[in-house]
Amino acid sequence: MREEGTEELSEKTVKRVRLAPAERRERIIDAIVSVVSEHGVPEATTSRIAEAAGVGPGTLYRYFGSREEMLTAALDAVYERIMRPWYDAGELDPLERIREVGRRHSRIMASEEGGFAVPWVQFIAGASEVGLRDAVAETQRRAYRVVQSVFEEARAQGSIRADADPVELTYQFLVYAWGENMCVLMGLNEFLGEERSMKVLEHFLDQAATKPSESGRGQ
Amino acid sequence: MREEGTEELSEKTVKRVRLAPAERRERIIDAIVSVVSEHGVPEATTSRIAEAAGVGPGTLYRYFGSREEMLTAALDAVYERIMRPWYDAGELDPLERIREVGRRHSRIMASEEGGFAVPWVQFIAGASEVGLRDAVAETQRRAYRVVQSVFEEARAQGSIRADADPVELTYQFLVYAWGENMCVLMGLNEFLGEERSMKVLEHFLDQAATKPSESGRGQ
Amino acid sequence: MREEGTEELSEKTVKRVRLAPAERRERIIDAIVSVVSEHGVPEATTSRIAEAAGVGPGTLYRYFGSREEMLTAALDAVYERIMRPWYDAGELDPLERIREVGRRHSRIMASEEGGFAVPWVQFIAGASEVGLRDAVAETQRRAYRVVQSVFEEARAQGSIRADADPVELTYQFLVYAWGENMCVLMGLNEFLGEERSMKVLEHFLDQAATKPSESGRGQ
Amino acid sequence: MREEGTEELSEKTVKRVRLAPAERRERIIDAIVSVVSEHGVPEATTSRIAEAAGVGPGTLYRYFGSREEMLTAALDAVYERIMRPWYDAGELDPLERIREVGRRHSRIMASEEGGFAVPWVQFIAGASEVGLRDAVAETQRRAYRVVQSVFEEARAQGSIRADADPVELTYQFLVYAWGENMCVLMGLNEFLGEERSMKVLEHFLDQAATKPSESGRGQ
DNA sequence: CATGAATGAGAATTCATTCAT
DNA sequence: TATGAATGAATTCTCATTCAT
Repeated sequence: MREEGTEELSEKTVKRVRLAPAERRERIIDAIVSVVSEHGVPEATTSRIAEAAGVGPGTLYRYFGSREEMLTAALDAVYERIMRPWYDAGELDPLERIREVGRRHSRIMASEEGGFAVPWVQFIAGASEVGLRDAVAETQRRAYRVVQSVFEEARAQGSIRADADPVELTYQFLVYAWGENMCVLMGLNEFLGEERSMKVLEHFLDQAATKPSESGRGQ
Repeated sequence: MREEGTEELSEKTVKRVRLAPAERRERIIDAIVSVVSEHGVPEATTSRIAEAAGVGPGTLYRYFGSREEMLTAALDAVYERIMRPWYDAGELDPLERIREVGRRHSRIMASEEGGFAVPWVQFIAGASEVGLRDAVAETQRRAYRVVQSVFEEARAQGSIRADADPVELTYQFLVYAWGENMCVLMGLNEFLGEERSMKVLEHFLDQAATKPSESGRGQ
Repeated sequence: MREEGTEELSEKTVKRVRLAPAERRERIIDAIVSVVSEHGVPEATTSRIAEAAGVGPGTLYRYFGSREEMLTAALDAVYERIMRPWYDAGELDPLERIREVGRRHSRIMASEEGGFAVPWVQFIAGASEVGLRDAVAETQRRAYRVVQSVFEEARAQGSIRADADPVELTYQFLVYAWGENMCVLMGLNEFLGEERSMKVLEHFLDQAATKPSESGRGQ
Repeated sequence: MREEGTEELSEKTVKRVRLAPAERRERIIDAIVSVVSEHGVPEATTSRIAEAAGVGPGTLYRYFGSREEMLTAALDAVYERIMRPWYDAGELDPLERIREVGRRHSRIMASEEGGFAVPWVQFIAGASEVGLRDAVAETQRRAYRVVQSVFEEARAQGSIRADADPVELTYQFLVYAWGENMCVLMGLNEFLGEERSMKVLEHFLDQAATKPSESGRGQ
């Protein structure tokens, strides 16, 4: 990858392009994500990032104060993308929305090079670096809050039982998602996909739902 | 942390403590585990390990051929400790044994600095180094096999339903355990313990069990 | 040696001298040669080289992939210089050219710190490192081929007897040159110079020449 | 080489043997020579030496003050052996003795694993370590003196011409021998043996001899 | 603004030497 | 006396960061 022949050209090309700061930052973040995807966090060196972004190593420091900042910014971008389904599926009934998001998650994780799933897992797994670690945890907490609010909405609307505990359900949802992450991480592909992992989620949801799944397994 | 003079004053006072090789090795492994716990795998540098073990950097290489070997040895020790409950609980009915192991896992994970839980998670999450990563995956596969065999035994004995799928149950057990790992890793302590995480496991087991839990939640 | 402040005061005074890559590379090679001269190959450590080049240790690795590459590059530079006489003397009659080269070799070796003679010998004698050793041997073979081709030319032109064996003469030339190398290496300066070592070569050449030496000893 | 199975036994055996200091020293020196032969000077580590000698690393320091001393002692032993032919051939006519020694040298160098030739060359080539280097040079000077005295004797006896210069002849002899050393060192085996290298010596001697070679090359 | 040459602290590893046993 | 466990300075190499251009 990144062979010279083509690179030398494109690099020269890129060099000339004077981008608006915000857009250049965007591009660098994309580069970070792709480097993290390919190599993992600890191997996401600044020079790899610079090369992938088509800029000099010094340039990175015009947009970020440190490597940690770069990674944190990339993590945010990944979080953004990973959580988008929760908002995109906004018009559905809350419980159905959760089911839909889960299905998407399973599908994304099962698919080879599943968009932002890989860097997502890389961040979760590779964040032993202090600081990044906290950022990842914060990310999970944010996700947690989003999920919990949807469960609460679902209970309010009556699509899950009144005695179901949204916190418990949220934890269960996370457990389901983490399970898929771990499988991706360790290459246990046999568990991924709707047949196995997705079942876990439906398990949890069916137990709390007031009526059985409409579209999911069930049939 | 691990400043001199606080606990093992003999270490810094006495120069050149001569130990039986086996014991020194043991101590170094303990040191590795504690460094991994505190700093994660990538930050478990040989000099940190040496300092924690109270030996010179060269000494490590009398006992291990490389840093990777050190980490692998520590991983083995941790695996050993983490999986011990499966063997200690040997005399119980298989399903009950799974419950018991689960309870212990939850308890261990919940306890602050719960023995080997932290390094266990650090190894799972932080093993970006090739070789160590494979060792970790192998460890998971080994664990997987142990769990599955117990589920199969349980089905043979009739304590879980004949139509329950041991593979599915095994995955569910792992998902439960990974959930706790993630919480430990990210400091989401609010989910740990019998009240929340343990419930997930009992969820799964109750569904497959032919009779309700004897000792677990239930009452 | 190479203390700061003595000759190139600018080096220590000015921090971060920025050079064109080619020139910096050149300077580093010079530094390697001088370190090898002074300390021999095994003692030509990267930190000594860095210090001699007036750069940080990391800088070396911007120009060379490894210490071995540094040494190989330096060896090439030395070879280049050592063999230059063969090409500079190109217009002479072949046999006379050989005599001329020999005289230059003797002169170079005899002169205190005779340019590239000392590092040349250091490389030949001190290349215990695999890879470098092969590079040195290749160097000798290359030199051998150059010398042999000139002897063949000389025979074709009739300046050495038709029954003289170019291979034998080449070996004899090498033996002559190695003799000087050994003397330099071991500080046996009493043998160096035209009086003694050079005589050896003329011995060999006179025996094969069709007419006596024009300029050399003879008189 | 040095596999455990057998070694463990022999080691235990050797351990018990309490040798007279002088003899143990002797054995260690043998071990050094064999390690140098096999691995070269820079790779002749103290632990390799200790292992080869069947003693603990600490023991070496009861007999030698430092690694350098060990190597120097071994070099002396090798010198001793290499120069023995000069004395063994004592009854012959001096010039014939030189021829005989030369022949032996050529034969030894040409033969695979030629007794003490290999460590000899290893010392000459590998002695970039300061101190050892001087020792090697001294060795060459000693050899030089021995050779020169024989040439002087030969001149006194009239077997070489009165106007021949013993110093010159000595240098020529050394050049001949070094040539063979270099060939061994660089694996240029094609030059070794009586056909090529030995001819060089006979060249020199014939020129100084009052009568042609008796036994040597024939013509 | 952007660059990329230069940096230097720190990583893993080796090995001659010491010293408690 | 002999041992071998322990040492720590030194080695090669990496990489986040800086700063002259």
